[in-house]
Amino acid sequence: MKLPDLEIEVLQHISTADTVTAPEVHKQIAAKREISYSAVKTIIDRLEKKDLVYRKAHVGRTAIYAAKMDQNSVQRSLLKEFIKKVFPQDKTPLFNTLIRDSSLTEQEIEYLKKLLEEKRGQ
Amino acid sequence: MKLPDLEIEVLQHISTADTVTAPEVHKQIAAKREISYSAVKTIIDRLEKKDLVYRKAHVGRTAIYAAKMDQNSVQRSLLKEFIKKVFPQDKTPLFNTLIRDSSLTEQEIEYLKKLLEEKRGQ
DNA sequence: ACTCAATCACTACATTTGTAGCGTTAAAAC
DNA sequence: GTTTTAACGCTACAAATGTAGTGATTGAGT
Repeated sequence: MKLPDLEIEVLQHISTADTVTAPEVHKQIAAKREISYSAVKTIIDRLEKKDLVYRKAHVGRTAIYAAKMDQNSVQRSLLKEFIKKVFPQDKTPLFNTLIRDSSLTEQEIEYLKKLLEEKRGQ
Repeated sequence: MKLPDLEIEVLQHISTADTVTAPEVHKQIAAKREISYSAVKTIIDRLEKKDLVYRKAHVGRTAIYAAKMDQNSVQRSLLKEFIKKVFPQDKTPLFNTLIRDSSLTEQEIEYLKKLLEEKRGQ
């Protein structure tokens, strides 16, 4: 899957909260940077047209949106695409950079090691 | 850093080979999908304008291009941007997906564990 | 030196993406 | 019931991106 930046951002807001309205999404994004309501609404409309978002319910005439795919599936799909694009052959530098550059907690490190252990079994 | 897909693809070809000409890049890409020479050349021109690529030398009047940044830096930069976008808060699902979905060799797994060990020290 | 083919530089244009205006309308407030 | 206001749907448009044409030019082959 491929999505433009803004659509990703808006989709995050929708799939994170279980119920959101367009004005709410706008408020959230506008809290960080200058953006008009209609800009945000347009993105939501496009996500709806792409069938990634739907109108779950209504409060008055205001729609409550929800994501169709769960966040994790979207992330996974975007990640796959990204890797194919940026690390087409050798994936080692990917992990390398990731582990070196990320600030990981003790628990996260343990968790990852466990994942690797499991992986080794297969 | 942010780069459009095609620029990423072309840049890969340039930074992978140590010396390439525009016609060569075109041939490489055209081997996989239908694309005109001028399309590829335009992308190279844009990369040049963005100062990611330069003319290292000439063979006759054909330019030999080279990347200004090494591949790893570019990858790292794109990766950082991508993570900020797609995994803004919790990075666990990132590693999770990565480890689960990637086919890793025994050696790679060992290597990663070692990296994690080092990381724990800090 | 002359012709030819390859490559160049430049321009152009369709599509996608980011961004916003606006008139309409339905709730909410009075 | 009338006014106000918030959200809607729709349209529009600039910028970025993908894609290609074309005429000029220069090095290569003869």
